[in-house]
Amino acid sequence: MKLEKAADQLEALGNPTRLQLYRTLVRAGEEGLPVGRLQEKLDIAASTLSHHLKRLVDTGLVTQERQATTLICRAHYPGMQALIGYLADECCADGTCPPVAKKAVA
Amino acid sequence: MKLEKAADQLEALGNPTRLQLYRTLVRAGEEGLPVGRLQEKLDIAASTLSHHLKRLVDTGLVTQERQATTLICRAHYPGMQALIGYLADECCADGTCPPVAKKAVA
DNA sequence: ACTCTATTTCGAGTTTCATCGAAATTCTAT
DNA sequence: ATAGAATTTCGATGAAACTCGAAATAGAGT
Repeated sequence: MKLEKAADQLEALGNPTRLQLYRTLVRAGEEGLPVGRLQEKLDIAASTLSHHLKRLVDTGLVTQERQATTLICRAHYPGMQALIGYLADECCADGTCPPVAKKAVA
Repeated sequence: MKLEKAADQLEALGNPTRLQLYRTLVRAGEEGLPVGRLQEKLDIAASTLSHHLKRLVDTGLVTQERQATTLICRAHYPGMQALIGYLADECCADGTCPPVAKKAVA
């Protein structure tokens, strides 16, 4: 059920707070950002942030790594690439998809 | 607030039923599919389908056109393209994005 | 062991979503 | 007008999401 996974990822990104969160991590680049820093930036309750973060991690869009007491978060690009790949592939997106090679093309 | 719109579209696609619905429309290509046909294919209550369809239309991912008594639905590619564009642009996706041209690049 | 900081889990409250069946609507054709 | 088909609106219901604050946990350093 690949559709299910794609839907999960889309839903994960389909929340303004989480999308902003993800975007922030993307902009942070390679080094990522600790949860605490994210909390300051987004200005939401720590528990709320933890909840959203878990969701992004569970869907494979974000990874975390412990460094002493802080938890570093990073955008997981392969996850996003897979998603975009699915959209472009299964659900089109590049304009040339409508009449895919199926039958009666012209 | 472009982020808001992107989140709306992502959320719209982030439901398995709606994603399947959208995919079905993409595969139907140019000519689209009437609501009734979609209902048969997806096997859900007409009212439920109408609800999901409205959501896709509202977010600009699907268009509708009346033809006599039937309502033809079509995937609206520009909507999806804008979404993918946003993801690739604002939220990266192509691998080269982490250290975007911003400041202190190297 | 004790303390501090960082993060998560728990419990709860409010809001939103998905789904359905029945009734209402719209449009065509007789 | 009447009848018939296609689609939407109207409630209603159960499930899930978002949010928060308080308490629990984990790890580092003294």
